[in-house]
Amino acid sequence: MSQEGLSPATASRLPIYARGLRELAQGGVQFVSSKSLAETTGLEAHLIRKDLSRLGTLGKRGVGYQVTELLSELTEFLRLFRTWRVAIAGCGRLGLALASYLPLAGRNFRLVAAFDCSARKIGTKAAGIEILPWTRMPAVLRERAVDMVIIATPPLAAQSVADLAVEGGTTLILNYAPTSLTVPEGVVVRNVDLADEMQALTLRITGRPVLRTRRLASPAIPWITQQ
Amino acid sequence: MSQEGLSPATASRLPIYARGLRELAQGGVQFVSSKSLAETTGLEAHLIRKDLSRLGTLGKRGVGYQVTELLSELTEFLRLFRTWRVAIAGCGRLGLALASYLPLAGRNFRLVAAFDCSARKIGTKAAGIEILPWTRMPAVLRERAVDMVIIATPPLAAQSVADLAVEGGTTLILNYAPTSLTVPEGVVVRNVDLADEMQALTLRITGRPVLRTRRLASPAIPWITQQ
DNA sequence: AAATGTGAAGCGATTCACAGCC
DNA sequence: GGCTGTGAATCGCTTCACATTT
Repeated sequence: MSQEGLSPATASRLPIYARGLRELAQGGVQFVSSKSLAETTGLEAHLIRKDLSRLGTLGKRGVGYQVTELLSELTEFLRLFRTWRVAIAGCGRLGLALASYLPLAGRNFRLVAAFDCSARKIGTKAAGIEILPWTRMPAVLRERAVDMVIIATPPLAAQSVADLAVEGGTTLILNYAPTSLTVPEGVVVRNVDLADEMQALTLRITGRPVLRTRRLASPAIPWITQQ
Repeated sequence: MSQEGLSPATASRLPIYARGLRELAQGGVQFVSSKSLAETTGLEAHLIRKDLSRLGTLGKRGVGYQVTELLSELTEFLRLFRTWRVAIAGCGRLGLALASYLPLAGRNFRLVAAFDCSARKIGTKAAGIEILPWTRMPAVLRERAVDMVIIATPPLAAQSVADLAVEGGTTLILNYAPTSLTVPEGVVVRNVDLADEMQALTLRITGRPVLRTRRLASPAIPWITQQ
């Protein structure tokens, strides 16, 4: 099973397959076909076969995939056997929610540090971890060998926090603040904005129906194609 | 100005451009080139020009785009002038965090209902809205003309909640529970799993040769490697 | 008969290159 | 000279069709 040339699109679906398989395994299912995995994951059977075939020959023709075996292949590939050490910067409602979600995620993510700028929060705990002042970030990130920093601060603080994270040697940043970050080459940032998700959803229905009621003065607004 | 559909890929980037422009406008910038907008958003200048040109002729050759004008075009297109009525199902830490984030999102999303199954929570408030028992969902969703339901429950409850949402006439569901939902034709679901996001990030460094990081921010559509 | 694995076709999105305008 | 707007080329992903295996 090789990782060479695995496409981003395929890679991004593997966690979804893994989750589906975990559910099936818990339900005691032993074999699954691409068709029934398609039903539990909401993806296309064709696509699942193609994706899985790229990891190697994992199924039995005429039979399907053995659930636990396939799951362990995916686990292997996704590095789920390894523990990822995570820090959270910003312990507001969202930060705390993320902190408490980490151990439940079913993946090996472990919260090892938490930071906030508010004096009121310092010394209290987030999911069992003491909250430290953000000024200590660079040093603590190194001491605790943090792999990934999750930014859950207000937008204005996000860039400074990202700078501190980079200073602490972090190369993976998951940014929940609604702002674009600038980081040096080699640091990977992924932005997740709640409002963008909501916006994307609304665009799936806004298009056609509302369109014609718009005023004449402005040119016709193009609508979104439904996938 | 084209009459045909705007592609989903383009549509999903418009909110990002809008956010970038809002930042620029606040900073007092009057004109912006595709190149500098590329820097603030982390996307490619080529792509920005292509996307924007699909909405119409919005820029001036040799000059760039007028920030406020372009922003108002995007606002128009994204229907940001309209208020979206949102309900949250599941008022745990994540639900409450999302509730309090809504008004800050800078888009017109308004929380109009909140539900939970825990007797302890019923009657308390989430961002100023009284929390109701989930059994009342279908009726209340209709009464309050809810456009979108955000599911922030534990995974096991998510499907039942989705069923109630559909029963209440909802066609847009944003699902934060780490489970795949089954919904009837015509209902649009978007799954956002926090652990998947983290997983996606880790994949960007686990595969051996660290992939070249050309961009500063993540691509609009979330993918792992860049080729 | 049933279901995988895979080349090839089809399709959509991105990048390129340059024409057109300021 | 600078920058947008856009057809054409390219690239990558998905879908299809079917050969292959159990």
